[in-house]
Amino acid sequence: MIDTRQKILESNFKAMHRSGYNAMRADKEILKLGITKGALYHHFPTKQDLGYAIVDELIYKDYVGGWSPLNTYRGNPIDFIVSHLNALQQECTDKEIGFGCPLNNLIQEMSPTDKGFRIRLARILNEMHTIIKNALTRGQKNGGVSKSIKPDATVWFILSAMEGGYAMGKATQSREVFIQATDQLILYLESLKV
Amino acid sequence: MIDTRQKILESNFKAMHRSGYNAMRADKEILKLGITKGALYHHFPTKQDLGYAIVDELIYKDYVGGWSPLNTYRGNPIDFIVSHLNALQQECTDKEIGFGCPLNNLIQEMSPTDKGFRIRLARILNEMHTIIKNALTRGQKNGGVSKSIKPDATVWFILSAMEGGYAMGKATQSREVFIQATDQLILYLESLKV
Amino acid sequence: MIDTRQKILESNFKAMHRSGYNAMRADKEILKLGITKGALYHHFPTKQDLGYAIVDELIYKDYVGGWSPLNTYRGNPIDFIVSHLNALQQECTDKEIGFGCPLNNLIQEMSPTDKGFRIRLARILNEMHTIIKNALTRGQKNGGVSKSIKPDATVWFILSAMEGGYAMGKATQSREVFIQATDQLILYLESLKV
Amino acid sequence: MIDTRQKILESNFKAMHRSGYNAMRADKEILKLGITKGALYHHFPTKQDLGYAIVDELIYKDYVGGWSPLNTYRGNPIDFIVSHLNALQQECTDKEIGFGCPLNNLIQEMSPTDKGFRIRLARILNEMHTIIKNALTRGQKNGGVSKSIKPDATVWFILSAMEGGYAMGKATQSREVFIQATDQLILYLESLKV
DNA sequence: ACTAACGGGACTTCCCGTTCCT
DNA sequence: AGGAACGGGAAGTCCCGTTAGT
Repeated sequence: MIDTRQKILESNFKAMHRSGYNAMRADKEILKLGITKGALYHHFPTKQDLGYAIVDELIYKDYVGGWSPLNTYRGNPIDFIVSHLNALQQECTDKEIGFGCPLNNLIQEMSPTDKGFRIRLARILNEMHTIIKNALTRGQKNGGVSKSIKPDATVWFILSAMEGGYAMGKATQSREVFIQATDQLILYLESLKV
Repeated sequence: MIDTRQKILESNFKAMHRSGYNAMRADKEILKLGITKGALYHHFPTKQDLGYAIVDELIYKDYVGGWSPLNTYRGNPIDFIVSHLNALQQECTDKEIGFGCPLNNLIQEMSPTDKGFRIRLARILNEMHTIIKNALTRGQKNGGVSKSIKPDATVWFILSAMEGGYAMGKATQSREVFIQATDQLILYLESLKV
Repeated sequence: MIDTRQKILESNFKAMHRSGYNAMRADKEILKLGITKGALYHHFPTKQDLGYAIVDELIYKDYVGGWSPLNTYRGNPIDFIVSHLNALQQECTDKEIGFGCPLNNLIQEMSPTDKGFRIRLARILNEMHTIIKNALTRGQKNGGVSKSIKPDATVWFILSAMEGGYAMGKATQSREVFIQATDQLILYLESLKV
Repeated sequence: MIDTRQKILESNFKAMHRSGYNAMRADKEILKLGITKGALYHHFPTKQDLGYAIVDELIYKDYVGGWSPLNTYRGNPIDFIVSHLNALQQECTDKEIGFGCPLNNLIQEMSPTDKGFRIRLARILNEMHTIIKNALTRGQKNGGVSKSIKPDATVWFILSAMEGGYAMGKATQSREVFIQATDQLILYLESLKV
């Protein structure tokens, strides 16, 4: 069968998104696809290997990949960030907000107890942080972004508000709350433009 | 022995904070204190009962209790919020930031899969939201807070940034990141004052 | 409280009838009556003591007591037996047949594994057997009962058919089946009259 | 190892016969055969699954299988029934009578509390009932069986007396009682012949 | 590459009984 | 006589991973 490995990754990513790494039952997920344990353990010797692969291959791509165009973006970086936030608002259905942000979910669940996850997840955040920080710094040089802000801290604040917005939406099971929080973040961002 | 119940609650709250509800082993926690499974079962017939009690009795008190003085605060509410944030920054040691915020942790882990947790956690957030929103609205009337903001959305943004700050600190295992993010939040809050 | 002991006995007899001795939860039964474990263990130090008391005091009385008038019955013993069977048919509602005969239930469940139960239950059966056997023997002497039957074996057959009737009714959850089986037993009994 | 599943079924059938379904300890039974809990769980995820399989595969076969030759029996059905009873009398040792009839045991224990068992056990009884009833009806047509009996009710009486005979033997721990009761049943059956 | 049977440990539940106190 | 807390063990479930075989 072509791409059994990919199917295993994707079905378990969904399960992990829904109920977390610990509650994810790798063998039961793939059973639904007609794949059995043998194949699973052939590709991923341990559950941890599978978890790490999901982070490295799927989550990394979604998150870092989503921000990397900013590296070559020519306009005002604030505009890019705002349009990215708008896209996230659009994507997010009422049902999905209840599952939260895959990255944030994993951070909360696995960071304190599993070093491998912690390193991988921190790396994703740090790469996102670097991309945005560099863009803001360039923006300050080019005159689109207020020179009074500290890019480093500001980016952590932006990422905090984003991830926090997902958390509030998840807790209240309400897309509306997520929208309100990100709308305010957008207002804040616009205020950083020159 | 006096207050076995309280000891059970507190020791398991710590364990839950460290490694989450699912990974928490109630009987092992109390065994360290010389309490047996029999006593545990007497006070909390199921693990869920224990989990709910921790939320209702300990977490509720910490969070809602921490904000409720704002209801009778006479000064500018922004000042109260800022000083509350400062207190959180002070409290938080390098080690503890790695465990994250107990409330946020539970939201991420349990909200999607357990209705009882979801309702209880959402209730805590909603009560915090109401307290702060009312204070901001009063502030707008009294002239301490800018009339151009929408209190409802602004409070969700504030809570998002706070919880998100904990999440970033947890992910990077860095108190510094948490401090930077909350510092920016404080700057934002100051900008709302008239 | 007057007669706490009796209340404990009766509520647990019902529970035992419904779901058997092993599945009976003495403390939960009495909790429904507002009695707590302290009282239960004061009257019955072990579950076994309670079980034995139920057999000795309640079941013994119901069964042996139901047949003992036959000892002084002056008419044809077959008539007594038939009218007793008719009474059992009348008593038995559709719902109750599903729970079976308390005596038979206990025999099936406890006889092989608990000597104390076995002895007590066998004693009840043997006393019933003796009463009926003596009556039939008297009937043979007095000319009301066919002299060709062996009273000993015949009584075991009668008791078998009775208890078996309950078992079939219980298995099929059908009062109708119980009625049919006992009707045939009555026909058989009538054929023993002279 | 070949036929682990069958070994699990059979060893637990014996245990269930001895001490009932609730008291049966599946993992301990198989441990004696060198089979582990893992294998047990593989074949029977829950104890109920194991119990149902024992009924469906072993008990059904023993009971319905034992009567099904009657469907094609050419002689007087009464003769078949009597010889079947004789066979049961022969088989039954003094020790085994104390454990009772597996079918009856399960009916008493599980019928009121477990629907799955009830349906399965009732089905076995109903199939036995149908086989014998059809045979008696044929016998009435062919002239070997008295036309005055009602086959339906008569068969429930026969089954009652049989199962009741086991119950009496079990209660008194006496093969002799079982023999006496079934002897009388045989006499009754002979009286139905024309 | 993939299957089915199997290994073994750990966790929650749950129950019977004890102890101390009034 | 009765109430509340507590002791401790065992059962069933369930899961992650291994192994022999194709």
